[in-house]
Amino acid sequence: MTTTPRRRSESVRRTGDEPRIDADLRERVRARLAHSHQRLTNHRERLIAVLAAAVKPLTIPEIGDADPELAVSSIYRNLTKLEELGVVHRVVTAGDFAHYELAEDLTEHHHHHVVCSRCGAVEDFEASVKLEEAVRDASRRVVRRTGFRIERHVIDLIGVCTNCA
Amino acid sequence: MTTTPRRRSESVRRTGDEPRIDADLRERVRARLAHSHQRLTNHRERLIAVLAAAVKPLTIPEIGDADPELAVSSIYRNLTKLEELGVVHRVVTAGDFAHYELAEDLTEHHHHHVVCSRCGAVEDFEASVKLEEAVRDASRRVVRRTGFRIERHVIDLIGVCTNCA
DNA sequence: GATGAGGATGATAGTCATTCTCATCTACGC
DNA sequence: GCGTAGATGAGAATGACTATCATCCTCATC
Repeated sequence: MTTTPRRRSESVRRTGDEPRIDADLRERVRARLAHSHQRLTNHRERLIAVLAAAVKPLTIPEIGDADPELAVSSIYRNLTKLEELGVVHRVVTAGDFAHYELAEDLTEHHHHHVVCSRCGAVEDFEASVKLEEAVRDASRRVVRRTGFRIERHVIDLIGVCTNCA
Repeated sequence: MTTTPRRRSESVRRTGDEPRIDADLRERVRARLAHSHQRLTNHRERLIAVLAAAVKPLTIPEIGDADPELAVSSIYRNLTKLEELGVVHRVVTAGDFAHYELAEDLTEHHHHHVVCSRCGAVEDFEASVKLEEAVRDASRRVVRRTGFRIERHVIDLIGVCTNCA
């Protein structure tokens, strides 16, 4: 049980790779965290920055690759906390890893997913107005019948991506 | 590491709890298995019977409870094989366990899921014609744009069930 | 600009659903 | 009956994820 002394990420001040996220997004995330007495720490901001820069939901390894300063255990801990607060969403696929993306009410970009059933890869797509209306109707019916409190919906198109085909 | 000698499920002949599945369903499953040179064994038939009797997707522990003769390792192995052959579908939720159900083209009962984001519980619901049409349209668009070969779609309504609320 | 306190971090160990291993069993053809 | 190929099941192994805990950081108060 010899715990090797922790090696801190060098305490060099580098202003260059500070998280770069939209000021408006940052304030909205900060407000949501503050509402539960949580801080928007440097690491959480970096995490958000990585997700905001991505065009599709990312796995934990992908997040770690995108910003190697972020420790895996902290990524997991912060993603869990951020999901509880509705800042990010976990996207479950058939693959080995869960995927994470920013919550839609922060990005203001409502969309759905195309999932590869072989490798679990995920892409985004936007639904038609007709589709969204039909889902809303279905939600209302289900609420009446089951008593579930419906909060959101997921529409996934499952198939095989060009890589796996 | 003392490996206790395996206790076989008693070899009593009991015709009473043989798997009881619809003959038509059995033949269709058998045909699908035979197509890949797989047998419809007694245990596989029991597994199908449990899923066919359920009104919602089941977890592995639930399947084991429903028919305690089925060993956990065999349930996993057979579900994996049956999923490859398109006989069952794995339903991924936020909960700890994967849920399994018979493939829709065997039950001829196309439906979708209401999922509890707290406990992962799953219920079924049927979509409207309008909803199905809209999804088909979306699939066609996505195929053109991404090159994915779309095989099926998933529509989940995510919320909180009455137990967890 | 020190100090203290509570939260955040990160290396590591632990958990547990799922998969693998392999000895045994079963079905089926000869 | 005998052989063989596939199926079974108990337990071990795997690995994504979570918990732990010593240390660090932030920030309000001196």
